[in-house]
Amino acid sequence: MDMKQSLAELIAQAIESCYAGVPELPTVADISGYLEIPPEKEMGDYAFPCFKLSRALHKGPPQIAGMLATAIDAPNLCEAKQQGGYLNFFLHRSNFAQQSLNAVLDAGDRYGASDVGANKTICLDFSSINIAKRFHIGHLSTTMIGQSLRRIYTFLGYQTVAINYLGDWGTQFGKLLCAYQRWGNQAEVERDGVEALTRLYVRFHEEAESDPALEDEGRKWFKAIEDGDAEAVRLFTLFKELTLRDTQRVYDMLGVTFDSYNGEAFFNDKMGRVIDELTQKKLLTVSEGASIVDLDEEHTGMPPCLVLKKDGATLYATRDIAAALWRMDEYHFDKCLYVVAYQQDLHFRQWFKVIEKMGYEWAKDLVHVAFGMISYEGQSLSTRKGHVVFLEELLLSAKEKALKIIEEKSPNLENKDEIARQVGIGAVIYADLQNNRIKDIDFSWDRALSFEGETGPYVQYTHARCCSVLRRAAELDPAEPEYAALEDDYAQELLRQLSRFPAAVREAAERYEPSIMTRTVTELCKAYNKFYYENRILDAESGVREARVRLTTAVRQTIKTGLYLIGMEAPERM
RNA sequence: GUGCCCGUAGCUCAGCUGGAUAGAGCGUCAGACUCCGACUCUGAAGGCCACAGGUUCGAACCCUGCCGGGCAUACCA
Repeated sequence: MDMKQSLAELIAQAIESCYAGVPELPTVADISGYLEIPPEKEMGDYAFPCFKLSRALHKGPPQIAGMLATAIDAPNLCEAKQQGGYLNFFLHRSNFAQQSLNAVLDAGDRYGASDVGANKTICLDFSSINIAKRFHIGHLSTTMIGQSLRRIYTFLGYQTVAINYLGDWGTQFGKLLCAYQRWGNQAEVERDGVEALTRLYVRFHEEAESDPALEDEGRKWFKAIEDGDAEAVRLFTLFKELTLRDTQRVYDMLGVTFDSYNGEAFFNDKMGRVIDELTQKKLLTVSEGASIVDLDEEHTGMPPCLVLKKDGATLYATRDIAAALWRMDEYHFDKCLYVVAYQQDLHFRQWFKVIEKMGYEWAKDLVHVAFGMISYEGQSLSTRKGHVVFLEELLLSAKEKALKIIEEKSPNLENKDEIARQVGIGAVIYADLQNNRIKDIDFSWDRALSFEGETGPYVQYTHARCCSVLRRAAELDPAEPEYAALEDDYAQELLRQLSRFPAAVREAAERYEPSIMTRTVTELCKAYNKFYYENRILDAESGVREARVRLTTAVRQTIKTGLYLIGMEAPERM
């Protein structure tokens, strides 16, 4: 049931009957687009601004609203009133309650889902960790935004491909091998994993300052990897496995999974095609010794895209282009999203343009889903300087804090450890996805571990509260619901929040913006807590109770779905 | 210099793509548990929506300019 659609049809009929024959009347779709939700309850549930019709009808908006108000007669759906230039709709409260509740309860955990994405594929390139680097808070946003978008698109019926485009190629790995040969040993790296690799890498840079010859040695080792030297490849493969092993612990805590780990190394032998095609399409020119694609012919203001270095080596744009071509062949994606920080905006605009110039119309389906920078105490993160917060450390702290609160407030809870994990990590995820992704974040322990106000635990608490009510309700005799019991303002506001949920999912997908889900779920929880405070549920008269229980069931279900879509778990007790 | 992004309450941020008196959380102050989970709820104080023009019946939102900040700007990724 789509309320906007129903109202729009009603309005269209009214316009037709009042102003038959007038040219340029709006269509039902236009009207549906104009409909808005008024800022105050006194103004009704929906509003149609008649200013839009003023010109076509040559009448004042209040006059039009008045005419339409008298022409509309649908007592079971709503009452229409003229207020200023607005035509305001007051929904028939108990019918609205019944319809909106049924919509949720009939759909169950599919409420808000859809099949608009059927037979369409979306590739999501996110998280994209670097080999030999520990997972830190700078990787959280790409990972959780990607994960959330993946769930949202899947929920809307799309086929999704989650790709962890590993940073597993480049001269830095030659340096690492060099450092390992000089100062490392297998037992140490196997024991300490990425930690040990990082130490080696840091030491390399320290020593290289006084011994520049190391740089050459590093390059030599990288060449060895490139040439397939057995020992170099063995070591590099080992480092890669160690990194993935360590990182997997974090992914497991966050509940994140991938369909592909094809990273830079995977595409290393697939770049000839890019060069061949660019040459054949006469897009490649040589400038200052490097091979470039000029992008300023159409005055885009963009600097050229470098495809080959002076020495003939490929660059990261080359690799990204190769990867995009390969993914199109492999997955036939309808969209390919790159969840990468906004620093790389120019880079993406450049190589997207190259794809376009190559004649691929699907260049328009490549989307850079940019997000803000994360800093720590006002400074940029730096593993090398030790100015960094590791994700594992953060998640474990969050869990610990949750456990402490649980011990205090719910000492008899079963599975305290598991619940603490869900709550602590939920708090971190929620905080990460709370605001528009483009916002910069200055990480603070206080904020990341805050459990008060609009936070993850607040939403999870509301869910647990619903579950608690429903557990008790299950012991009582069922009854026929009396929807008239849901006519109060608190229940109506709650129903409105529920009815908006499906549109919120669609909008989150359209705007690649998980925070829309976070906020929608939060508003739903606020509305439920107010409703709960104002209305008795279990000890109400049976018909009333049943209606309120059904409402609680719908809320519980929708919170759970919403949390799932932002990558959070919904414990039933906490 | 040029390009992209961001300026909304003391702090962190929403604002449904142009609508009615600009909202929330934190913090501050004042309240509500003999009652279904107080990790909850209620109220108060707090605003030249950076600034100036323009378009419009109507602008925090669109256009132009300007100020402040971030990022990027050829052989790292």
